[in-house]
Amino acid sequence: MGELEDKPQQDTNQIIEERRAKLAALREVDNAFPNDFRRNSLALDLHKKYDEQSNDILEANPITVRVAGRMMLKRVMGKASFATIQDMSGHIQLYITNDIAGESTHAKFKHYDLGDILGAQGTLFITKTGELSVRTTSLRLLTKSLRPLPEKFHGLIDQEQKYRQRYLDLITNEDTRKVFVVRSKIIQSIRDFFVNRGYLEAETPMMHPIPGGATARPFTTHHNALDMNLYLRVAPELYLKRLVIGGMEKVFEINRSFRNEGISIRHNPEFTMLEFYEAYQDHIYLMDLTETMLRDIAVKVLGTTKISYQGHKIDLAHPFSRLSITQAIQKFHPEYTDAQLNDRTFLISKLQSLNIIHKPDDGIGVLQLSLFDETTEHLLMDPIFIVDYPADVSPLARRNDKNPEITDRFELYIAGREIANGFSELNDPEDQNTRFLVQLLAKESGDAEAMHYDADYIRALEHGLPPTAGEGIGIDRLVMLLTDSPSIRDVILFPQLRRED
RNA sequence: GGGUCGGUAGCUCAGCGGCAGAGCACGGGGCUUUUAACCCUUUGGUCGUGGGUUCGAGUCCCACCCGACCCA
Repeated sequence: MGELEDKPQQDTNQIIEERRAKLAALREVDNAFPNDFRRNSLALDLHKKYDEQSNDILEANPITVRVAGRMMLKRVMGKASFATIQDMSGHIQLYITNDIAGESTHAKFKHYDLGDILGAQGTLFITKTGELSVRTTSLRLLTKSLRPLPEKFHGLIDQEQKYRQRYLDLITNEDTRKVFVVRSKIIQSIRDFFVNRGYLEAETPMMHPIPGGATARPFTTHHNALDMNLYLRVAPELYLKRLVIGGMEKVFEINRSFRNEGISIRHNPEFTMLEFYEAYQDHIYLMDLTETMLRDIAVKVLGTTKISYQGHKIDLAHPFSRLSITQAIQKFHPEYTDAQLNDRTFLISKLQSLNIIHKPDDGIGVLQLSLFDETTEHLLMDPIFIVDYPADVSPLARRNDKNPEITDRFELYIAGREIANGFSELNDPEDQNTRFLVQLLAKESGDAEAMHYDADYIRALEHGLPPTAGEGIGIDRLVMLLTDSPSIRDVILFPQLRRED
């Protein structure tokens, strides 16, 4: 044992040893990893087509199929066996006998292990218990699995292992497979929604020389050849608006952004966001479009607008309400009067009593927003647009024509969570310049999330951004909502975890 | 960052001061329409890590690591 100590430890146990021996024996007689088997059927398609057929018809007109998949269940009964294999569509049962497949094939099969990848050819029939099965004429081991599958009845339970070894979770848990199928369909239906409306899909840089587009801490990295520090993007916003300036008047992007902040049930350091921009539209149009889009997605993906999230029933078909920050607070906390919510002194003392940090120069709107975040946000179950965000916290949004202290901006809340954030874009380069300078001051006084000054973006704005509406939607949170998943980690295939060691 | 719960065989879990256990999976045997097949049988362990208490520690104490949830 001593001489092996400085080599990487081969992870072994008795089961793996036995399977390695089986693999070694396979290598002796043949190519142990063949790639010449071609299937012609998926399990689900066969079930759809033939489950209702009578066995007499199937036996009278034999249908030959070739199927492949991972063996999930195995039942050996002497001279005949059943095996359940799983492919990307579902399960199909194989029936293997000495009579039909042959003694040698059946004998080999008996040594195949759960988890092995098999390819089978045979004819369809229905067993006396009513299950569509393949009466196997030939059977091959396509890939030997050296490691045992998780327990066949419970599947993989351990949360940590589900996240670290997602492939095992996907192999053994139908629910997990469903979540990621739905996720794929949601993203596809979003793409269709925008493409059908004449939008172009764009891919803008994820490595930014100047991070921007959101108030958030970025990850930093370094380009060796350029000897340049770069930031992983916190949002694609500023690049997408450059594209609108360039004439892509309807543009969207679905991809990853990165924020260097804590990990929680609703935050992963990398997350998927949809952003879309349309010239000659405003935030009111965006709210209407968002309602339409969410209904459209729900119907296409789930077949209904009625969803249930962690016990809350939500019907996306109902019109989404639209309230200002203070109106929303008062809806759930009628004890607050208009006068109180517009009284700095009252708000500050209230926030202090709630242990909420505020800065001495926070404007009234920011104080109202802090109170909203603390007391009301988590209660917004039915879809609701919160409107009239203070300009102080909206450095990229257009000021409202009647009240320059607020912006033409909204956030959409569903099930107590922010799902979307949209606004009429600030296209006045001089105002944008001023807003960046304010962010700079905040950064200098220690706000790590404050934005950088982006001179290149100002130069782009000076060429003229048409009046534009733009919005971001958190795809992970939307998937959580539509799959009734309690944690963002349940809708991200490989969520960020600490090093295992 | 604080709190609660968890980490025991490949997997799912018991055991909570006195010989390290079960089911599944794996190996051997039986069984030609099974359904988590069944019956008989053999293996398989650094009890997360490191200290401590004790005649004796998965078990009690302390610290740390990893994860889940709640709070900030």
